[in-house]
Amino acid sequence: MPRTAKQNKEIREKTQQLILNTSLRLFSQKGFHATTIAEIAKEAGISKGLAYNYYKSKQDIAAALFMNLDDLIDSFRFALADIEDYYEKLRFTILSMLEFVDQSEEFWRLYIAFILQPENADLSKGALEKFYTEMMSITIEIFEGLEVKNPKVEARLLSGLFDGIILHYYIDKKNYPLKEILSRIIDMYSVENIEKMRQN
Amino acid sequence: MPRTAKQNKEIREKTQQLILNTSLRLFSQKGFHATTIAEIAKEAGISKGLAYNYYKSKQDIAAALFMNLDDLIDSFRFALADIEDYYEKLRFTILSMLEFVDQSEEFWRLYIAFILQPENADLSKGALEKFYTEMMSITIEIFEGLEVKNPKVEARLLSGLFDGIILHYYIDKKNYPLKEILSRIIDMYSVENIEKMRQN
Amino acid sequence: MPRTAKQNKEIREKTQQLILNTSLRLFSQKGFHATTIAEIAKEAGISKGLAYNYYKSKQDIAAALFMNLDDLIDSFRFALADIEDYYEKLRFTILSMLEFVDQSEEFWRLYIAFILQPENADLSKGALEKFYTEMMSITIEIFEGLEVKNPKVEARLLSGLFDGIILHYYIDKKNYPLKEILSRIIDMYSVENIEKMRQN
Amino acid sequence: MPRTAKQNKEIREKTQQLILNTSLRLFSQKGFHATTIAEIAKEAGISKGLAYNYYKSKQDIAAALFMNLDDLIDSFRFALADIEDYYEKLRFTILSMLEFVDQSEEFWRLYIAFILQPENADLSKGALEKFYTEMMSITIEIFEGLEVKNPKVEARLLSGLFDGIILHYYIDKKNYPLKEILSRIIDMYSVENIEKMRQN
DNA sequence: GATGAATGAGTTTTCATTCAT
DNA sequence: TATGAATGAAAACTCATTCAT
Repeated sequence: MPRTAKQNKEIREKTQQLILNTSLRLFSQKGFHATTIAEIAKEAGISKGLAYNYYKSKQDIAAALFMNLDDLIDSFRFALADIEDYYEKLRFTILSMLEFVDQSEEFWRLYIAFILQPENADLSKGALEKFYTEMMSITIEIFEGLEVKNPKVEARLLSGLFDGIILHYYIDKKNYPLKEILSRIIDMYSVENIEKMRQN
Repeated sequence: MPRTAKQNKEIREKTQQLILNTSLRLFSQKGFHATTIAEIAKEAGISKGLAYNYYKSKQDIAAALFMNLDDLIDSFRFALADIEDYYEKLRFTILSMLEFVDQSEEFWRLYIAFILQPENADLSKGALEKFYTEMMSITIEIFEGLEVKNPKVEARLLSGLFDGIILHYYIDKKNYPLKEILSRIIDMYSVENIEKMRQN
Repeated sequence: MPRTAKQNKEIREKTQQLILNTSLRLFSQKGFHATTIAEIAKEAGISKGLAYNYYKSKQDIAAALFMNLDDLIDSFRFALADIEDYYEKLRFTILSMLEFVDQSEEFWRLYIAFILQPENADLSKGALEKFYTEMMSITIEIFEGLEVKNPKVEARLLSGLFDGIILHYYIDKKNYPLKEILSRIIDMYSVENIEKMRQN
Repeated sequence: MPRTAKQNKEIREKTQQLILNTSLRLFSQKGFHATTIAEIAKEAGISKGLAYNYYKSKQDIAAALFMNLDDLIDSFRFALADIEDYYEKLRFTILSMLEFVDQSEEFWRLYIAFILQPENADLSKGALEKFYTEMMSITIEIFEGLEVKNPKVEARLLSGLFDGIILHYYIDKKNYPLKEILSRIIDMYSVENIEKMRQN
């Protein structure tokens, strides 16, 4: 008697997730090209063949990793919509970024490594570029809502600052004064300082 | 007529530089593993064999690319030593970074891509880590000279901010408001603001 | 309620036939090696596992396809035995070939493709060679009955002509003047022309 | 000192030919898909890698095998142009075919096997179809020159007959009465018989 | 110093076949 | 009987590196 469709679906989803998780970890540690399917399979405890049963190529795995960035954006937008005050929106954005970093180091490493090398664009099928643009436009909207003088500049600055901090944190985690840095950032976006951004 | 020793040396140096430049460009565009020796040779207009005449492996080329980071640090330190005022030192540091970015996009891209992936450490033989540490300690010294409350935090913040800005600039060069961002940064490190960093 | 033995038998036969038909089509379109079990199963609307339930290997399917060639020969022989006149026997043979061609394009394509490549012999387990030999000896007998000068030569000529015509017909069906060609062939084996084959 | 360009060219051409010859033999014996690059390399006495140095894929080798069919047609056309009498042209055509068969068994086997399976068309990039069409139009022209009643039918008949004979000859070389068959064919295209083709 | 043909180890990918359900 | 997830062996293909010239 064959497995039921539901059983199969569960198996498939579990194995798929296993492959994605393992791949993400290895890709982010060693890079896409330096990671072999054999390694992924071995680490995931499956056969090479099975990996191809789920993803038709190594590229495909990479693409799948970036596939749910859209969902991430959507749910973030959704959560923001619930907040009325723009100061709160900004605060929520900063905290979300922090949370993301904390939980998604591997993903973030891979994201930066990919986005830095133009020829990877076709590997991710433009998903990263789209994510970047979306995040930027959300941040710009917030600064517009805060009526600062130059929303685009402020948005670029905040997100640049953010990625830079994360980058350095990951480079030298052990010695990084993350806590102090974060309170410093939060201070940079205090009501008082935002007031300044409104003036010339 | 055989070449003189001097001629040979010149040829060697020229070819070596050609290989390094070409490799840097390709590595930064496609990544180390995605770049083949065949491509480097073709782009450089030389034979594969010749590349091996100069560098004993592909790794070796990568290592060579990071080799003169030491010189960079030295000359930077040297230049800083000539400046007495710490405000000026900071200003000079920021401007140097700007200049570096402008002239060394490829290098910087490669630097970040490498430093992000721990397993690349043996490719660069620790040169990147050393560079990072040195740069950090120079910056800390400056903030110490400025007698700010928390030199380490300020140093991390500045360099993080800096790399973040560059990162985003490279990601989206066409639309990036670099000029505005830079004056914003310079303002962040105005005398007045540094004064604030002194107080808690 | 379990199925009765009879129901099971019917299912088995139907499924078996489905697999054979699908395989024949795909093998003849793409070749044996280029056709995968997965494709056959998909096209037949069954699972891969089920295919193995009926045939123990891909080879086995190919062998099964050629299995009933023996029956074909037998029934052809049987039909011929009913005809007394050798002119009629020849006529019947030609018409049978025509009919076969019309109905069995896929089979014929596969037959030729297989018989052309010696190393396929073990795939068909010699069935094709046997079929060829049998058909030839039947044709020789007819020409012997017609008392032509050189029955073997005439038999080879007729069957060669026949396969050649079919081959070209299949290569370029749209433009092939099949009707005219056939009447030309039938004319080649007119009583008058057979008379000539009797003379030196 | 590097090899001269001429030396390299010679080496390349020699190796290329070696690969093509070996591939042709194996493809024709076992079929395209059943032949592995490893086998080709081993038979040719070279490494797998070298084969890829010359042809970028297995498909590419197949395509190369059919590449010079155009030349074959051209030179055949050229030779025919030198002959004035249409009876002679026909005679020359028949003899050329015979010669071709004698010298190009492997090629012919491959040709038929490929042309029989529609999905191979992209492997040969249409070269076979073109060859077939060209040969047919040449033959039609000759029968037109001979002013027979139905040149297209006669051309199809001759070429079909021809390929059929070859096919059967290759199927059963040992026992095939090739000589007798050939004189029978030449007789079929005697002046007297061609005269008949002119009448209705 | 310079070349590019040649190698072979390693990587991606395919697919017949098995097997738990 | 029927399914399709899983395997593993073998195939296609890549590329750093060597070496004869």
